Amino acid sequence: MTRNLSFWLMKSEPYKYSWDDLKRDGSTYWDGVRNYGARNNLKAMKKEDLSFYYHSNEGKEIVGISKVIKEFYQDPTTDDDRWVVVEIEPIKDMKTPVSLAMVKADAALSGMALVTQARLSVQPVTRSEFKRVLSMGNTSL
DNA sequence: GCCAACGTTGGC
DNA sequence: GCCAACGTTGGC
Repeated sequence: MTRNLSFWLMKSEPYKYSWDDLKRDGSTYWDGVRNYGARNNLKAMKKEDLSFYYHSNEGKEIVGISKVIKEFYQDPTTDDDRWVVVEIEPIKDMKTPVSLAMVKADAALSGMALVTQARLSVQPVTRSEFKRVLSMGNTSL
């Protein structure tokens, strides 16, 4: 974590596309975002940025860290040119997954979008939040 | 440009 | 399965 990276968090329901699915595939394009806020975050992502992988509905925990390998382009699953995807690849498992309950219980993370904007599926994460979650997950890069 | 109706997300 | 939160749509 030496360069000027930005940090993110992306949500997926594990029965639709899980962290294990991403590891199996090696990389994927992040399709299906149909919300302007989340779309704007996708557009702001730069190559090499890091993103937590969060399992919503089932698990409700941050399970891994992925890296942006290709910046945004038109979502190939729709003709509507408002929507975009980025490509990511898995970098590392969280040694200990960090649950939503742990995030909510931690004062240092009270401002995380995961708590304050629960429905946003692609969220910015600050550097301090990123480091804090890594620490809580006994994980280093 | 307001706002009511509607649809979706996602925690519980 | 329920429902609160909130984003989107469309009538006016």
